[in-house]
Amino acid sequence: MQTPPTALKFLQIPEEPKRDKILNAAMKEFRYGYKKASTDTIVRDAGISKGLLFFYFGTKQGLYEFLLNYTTNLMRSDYFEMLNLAHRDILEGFWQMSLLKRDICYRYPYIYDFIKSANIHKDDIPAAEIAQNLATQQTAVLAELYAACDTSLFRADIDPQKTFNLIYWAVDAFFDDIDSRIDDWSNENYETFLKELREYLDICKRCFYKD
Amino acid sequence: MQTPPTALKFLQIPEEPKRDKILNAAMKEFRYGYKKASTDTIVRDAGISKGLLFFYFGTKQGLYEFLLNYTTNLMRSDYFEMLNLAHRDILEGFWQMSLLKRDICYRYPYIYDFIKSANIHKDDIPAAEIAQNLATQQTAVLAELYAACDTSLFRADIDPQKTFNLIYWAVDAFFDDIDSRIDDWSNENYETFLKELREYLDICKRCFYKD
DNA sequence: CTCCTTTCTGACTGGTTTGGTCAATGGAAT
DNA sequence: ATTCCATTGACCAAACCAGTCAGAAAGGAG
Repeated sequence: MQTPPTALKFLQIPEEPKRDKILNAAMKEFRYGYKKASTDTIVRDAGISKGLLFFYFGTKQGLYEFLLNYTTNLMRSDYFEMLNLAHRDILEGFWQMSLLKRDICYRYPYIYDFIKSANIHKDDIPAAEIAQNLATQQTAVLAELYAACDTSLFRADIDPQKTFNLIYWAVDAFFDDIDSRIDDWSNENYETFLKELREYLDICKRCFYKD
Repeated sequence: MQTPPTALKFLQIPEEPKRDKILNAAMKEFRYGYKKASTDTIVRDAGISKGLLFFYFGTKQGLYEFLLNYTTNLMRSDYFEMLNLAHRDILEGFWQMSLLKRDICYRYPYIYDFIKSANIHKDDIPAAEIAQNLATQQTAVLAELYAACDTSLFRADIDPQKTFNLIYWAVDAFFDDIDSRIDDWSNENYETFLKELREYLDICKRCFYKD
């Protein structure tokens, strides 16, 4: 039997934790580009043998392409959900988005680093088209979110696009901040996350919104 | 003569552009950790021969330690200047800080990536204490900036520390944003940078300040 | 238990890359 | 002409690389 074009064998693994451990090890190692990543490091991190990784994915490139597709699809479905949830009140939209993002980061801690690297190292990586799709998708979603946003809720004396950016940046930076402050998502930390996020969004509402 | 403990030979290079080209090549390659960086890539990027790099720095580790010290000192002196300039009006402080930061990024485009990586890969790198110093320094400066900040200028109904964070994050994210949008610091781009930054800070003033 | 299939291992390979060396070169100054 | 030192790049042994493969488990069927 030939090496399968898709990672069929990998998808047939019954235990989800094992799959995720491999995916996480790969995302972590591919964080800084395709070439610099070592399959030896990945298998050590994932706790599997070298042979098994190649049994699943055939080649290093096969693994990378699978990973790119997997994360792209994950993001795509999440973006859809985000757009569905998006209230015309953008603060509520960002609140929902943050909850979603936390769920993803909890399961795949390196997914955002990985995706970012795919956008940066476009030359270095195979299957650059997939990465390109992902990139255009991301900016498109932001544009759609802004289009769906009821900017008439904003104060009249400030530029709506810039205000939108400020809120988005605040949420994004808060995420990085809490991420660097905690080292696990215990219940206690999750409570803190929710509470502080709510507080920051409240400040935004009080300062950027009318009345 | 033995390999000098400090990079004396390097500091004796008369031409500053040549020195900066080497430093930039090294920062760029060390961006993703010490081990993953290749001296071959650095010399190719810097446009010098392999032998010369080792003539200057002795070892890869010597180069890395020099780089860490160099950037640490650069940041330190800039932080001092920042604290001196810091008006009690924090918006004015961040305005000055941004001008300073632009100057640094213009000269050393990868310096912030490099420093960040030194903080993240604490285990992987030699001379971890230097990186540690830098990290504590950075947070200390932020704390000092906040201490110097006249929070009575802020609206009374919002938490001053969180407001301070929001402004800091806004400036920081705007920097990333403009950095991804432009590919050189032409006069035109510099004008855009100044104009937009002023606009964002104006929004902050209007929304977060009293009256 | 035997037989068969599938999952999984890790020592191994040939080729590449690594940090670091060193004899030779070039050019400036005396 | 001689001295001096910055500069070169071919070269080295050691490490590391992606990928292989013979066979060990593990499981299911009879």
